[in-house]
Amino acid sequence: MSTSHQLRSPRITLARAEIQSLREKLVTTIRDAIIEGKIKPNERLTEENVSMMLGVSRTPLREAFLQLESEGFVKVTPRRGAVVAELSEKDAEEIYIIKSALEALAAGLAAREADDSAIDNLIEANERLKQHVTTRKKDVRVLLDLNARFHSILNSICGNEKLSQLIDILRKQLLRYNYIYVAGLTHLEASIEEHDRLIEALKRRDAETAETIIKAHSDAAREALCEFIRKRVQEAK
Amino acid sequence: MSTSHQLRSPRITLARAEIQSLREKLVTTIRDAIIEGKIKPNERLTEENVSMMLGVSRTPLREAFLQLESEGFVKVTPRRGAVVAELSEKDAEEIYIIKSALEALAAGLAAREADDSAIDNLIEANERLKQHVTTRKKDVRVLLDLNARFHSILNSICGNEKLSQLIDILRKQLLRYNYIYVAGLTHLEASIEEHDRLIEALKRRDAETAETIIKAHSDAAREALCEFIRKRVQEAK
DNA sequence: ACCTTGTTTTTTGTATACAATATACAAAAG
DNA sequence: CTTTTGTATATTGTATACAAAAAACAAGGT
Repeated sequence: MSTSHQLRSPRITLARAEIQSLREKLVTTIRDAIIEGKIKPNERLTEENVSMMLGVSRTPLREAFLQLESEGFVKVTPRRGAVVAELSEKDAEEIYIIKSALEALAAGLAAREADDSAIDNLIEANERLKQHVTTRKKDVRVLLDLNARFHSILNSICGNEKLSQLIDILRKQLLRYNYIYVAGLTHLEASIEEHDRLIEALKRRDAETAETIIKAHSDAAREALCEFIRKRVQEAK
Repeated sequence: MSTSHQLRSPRITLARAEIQSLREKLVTTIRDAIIEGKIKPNERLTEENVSMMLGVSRTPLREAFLQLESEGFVKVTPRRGAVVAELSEKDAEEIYIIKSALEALAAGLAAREADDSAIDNLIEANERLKQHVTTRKKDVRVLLDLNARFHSILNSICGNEKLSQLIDILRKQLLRYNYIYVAGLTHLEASIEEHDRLIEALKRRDAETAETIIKAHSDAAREALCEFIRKRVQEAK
């Protein structure tokens, strides 16, 4: 294992962004389908079915399944294949608890790291959210996407790349619940003001307040969602 | 995508634990090799080389690489393949910061959840650590493994499965640094007492103290490691 | 020397084929 | 009628083959 060759980098490190392997495309396609509820929890994803349906072979699809498993969207059992991960109150709560702690951490760090341009980006992102809410607040997908962007920018400010990536995935996982629990969107609209307060805290470099706001933000959303799930489970009986 | 068949579960859910796919075996093999430093950072892992060396085909190996990427041990670039993830001070610090927050969270929850049997397990794990240190403290691997076990038990007590899994992976990533920074082992020996104090806090259901101890534990380790890395980098000049 | 450019070689991406295993179904026994 | 057990079918696991792309190399121009 010691025949190590240093990988010589090319002269210019050109943007390789647009190059996407089939696996990566499959991941986004399937992930979106799961998030938006087009494929249901516990639905079985047989390799042949899905590969036929998407017009690809099984090899890249299997790899996509593995990545989706690591992101928490499917569950792959050896020799049994992939099923869409279920949506339980327990899972939602577990994820929220982790997210809450990590976002508070990131917000605290962000308060120390944020410069003017970073704050401008945040303000702009929140303005776009406001605009979309006031004009025609129909499109759920856009609303959730703009909100995701705001938080993605916020988390990237902290400077800890691994931390912000981790939070991004947790938020993606929770998006699935948002698509069911549409009532949470009114809650989302209210949170635009909280975003403003957060931005103010960052400007003042007030880490503690930033942490508190984000934590309350997240915990309130968790409460509302779990309450909703409990109700729905009870109604189902 | 709606031809959903519910996967009927067999009458008895027998232990499927010993069944391991080739991919899973490869993951553990390669992960261990990376952790123990047998394969060096930035070393390129060409599919043909490694597959020949391990006597498998490329297909399961590619899948193993993908999983290892999600665990942070290799970096896979499209059309360029897999390289062993590098060991930088920045990465170490980023991981430690996340770990510290999550372990504190887990310890706090554990203080609320821990019952007698859980605490007994912890005591036993720490006793085994003590024993190994006093008798013949040569084997680094065993020492690190016993320590990992203690923390794994601790984290599982919190009841949040996703949280404890996440911490386990972060700890595995940091193991790589432990293999380089062997001096940290004396620090590890000292920490056995801290484990005792932590166990006492759990017994008293004192969440706050438990969090504080774990946080200090983790932060001290981070400081020591980063200090070490900085020195080594400077020496290299 | 350095930077092109064209060619060869290596390496990854995807598709397919075959083997191993699990599931589903049906017949036989209790 | 229920349970068991054998057999057929469906599905995943692994290996291989071919296509596409990248890296390495070499020759020619500046």
